[in-house]
Amino acid sequence: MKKRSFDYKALIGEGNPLLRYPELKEAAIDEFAVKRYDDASLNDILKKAGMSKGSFYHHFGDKFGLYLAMMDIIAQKKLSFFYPLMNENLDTSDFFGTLKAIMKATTEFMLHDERLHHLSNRLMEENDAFRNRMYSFFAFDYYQSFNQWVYHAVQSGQVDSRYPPDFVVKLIEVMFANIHKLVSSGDPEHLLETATQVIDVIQDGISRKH
Amino acid sequence: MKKRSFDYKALIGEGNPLLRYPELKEAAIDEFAVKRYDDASLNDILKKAGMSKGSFYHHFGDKFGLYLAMMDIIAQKKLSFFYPLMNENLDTSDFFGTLKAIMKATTEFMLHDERLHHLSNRLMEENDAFRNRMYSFFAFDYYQSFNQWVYHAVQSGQVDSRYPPDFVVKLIEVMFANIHKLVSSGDPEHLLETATQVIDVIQDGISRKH
DNA sequence: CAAAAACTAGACCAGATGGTCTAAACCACC
DNA sequence: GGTGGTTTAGACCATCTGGTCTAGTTTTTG
Repeated sequence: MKKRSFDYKALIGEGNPLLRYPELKEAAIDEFAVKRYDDASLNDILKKAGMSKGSFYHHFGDKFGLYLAMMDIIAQKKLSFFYPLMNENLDTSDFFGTLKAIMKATTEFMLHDERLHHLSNRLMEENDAFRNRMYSFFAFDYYQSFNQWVYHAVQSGQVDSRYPPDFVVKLIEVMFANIHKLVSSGDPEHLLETATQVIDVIQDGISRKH
Repeated sequence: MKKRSFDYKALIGEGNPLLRYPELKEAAIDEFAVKRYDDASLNDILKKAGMSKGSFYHHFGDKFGLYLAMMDIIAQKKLSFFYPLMNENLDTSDFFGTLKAIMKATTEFMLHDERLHHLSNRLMEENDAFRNRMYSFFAFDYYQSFNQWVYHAVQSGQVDSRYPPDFVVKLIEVMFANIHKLVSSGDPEHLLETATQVIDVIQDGISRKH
């Protein structure tokens, strides 16, 4: 006999109620970009957005509902930056070239709204249970498909065979998750330049020696 | 007119009261190794250690006092692993060789007690104000002196000149902070092997091309 | 125009947090 | 044995958390 349950699926896609409450959306992004899920204060978000508890819980069910609705919007945004790349269906023939293109898309996404980049990274830091619960609402896990692409590219022989594919995948994962720590200034030009250098280092570091 | 203030300095060094409460020490390490400062529950720590609030606040002043006393003990422990290395006063003539030695010491420290490694990393994730407050109690900031060593080594010309020293410092910083993400199994042998590979990748990636 | 449904406001709740405070217990010294 | 400082126990406090609930308002529908 479970308590009256809320339909989270109504939150994602077209009817996402967060689209109708732009102030709540901004307040949520501001808060979740700076604090982890548990640390973020729902009360603060509502206060900043000027929304009452009654209407909030009516539309979003609970704190997780808000996070879900917000992530849905962000995923759409992020996808728009990566869509051009996906057309090529992630080319595996030129590993490092494609990697640079992905890095470029990442930095452009980051520059468009830095909060969103922090948000994506913050999700990676949440525990597995939370992440899995999150992913279960979205059709595809871009994160995992990226990892699979790296895995296949590594196996195609463009990388020194002494490095296990899993290792390379994690190495790249760590690098991408931390580019914001590798750039000092907020200068856009410099950001892309540094990001490219990171790929150069990886390439010289792991490509097959001849 | 400040409130009666507590002397935090009495917590570090010889008279560290945490040395007299081993159960509290273990409970604190367990908690702070798993949760960030704000997330950690002082009540839980005291419950696990079987200590009353009265005596706790008498000896440690507040939550920060406990953290400080704990970090003092851990810093000592960590130093004991790096002491042999420091004798050479961080050799700059063989950059990558020394880097490997440091990595070896790091992994050994990690294997000695994984909680302590997590603790060190977790401190890096705290905000600047907190970290600075922390460091202000210790004579030397090993973290910063390591960075300076890297900086000098890079300037000595063993690294490709297209990479700015600051970039290399941060790159190595990120790698060291994330080695635990790069190893999959808990196998000690494998840990050191992977750690060495990380250095190999860095070396091939950034060393001066001939 | 009225009934029904959707929505909103905010008082309230239980549970947790770090921290305070008083009173008792302990212990060394004369 | 008494005295005075140190240490301990734990009830208590203000404040915060996400979440509930009722009563009222607004909007839609017949």
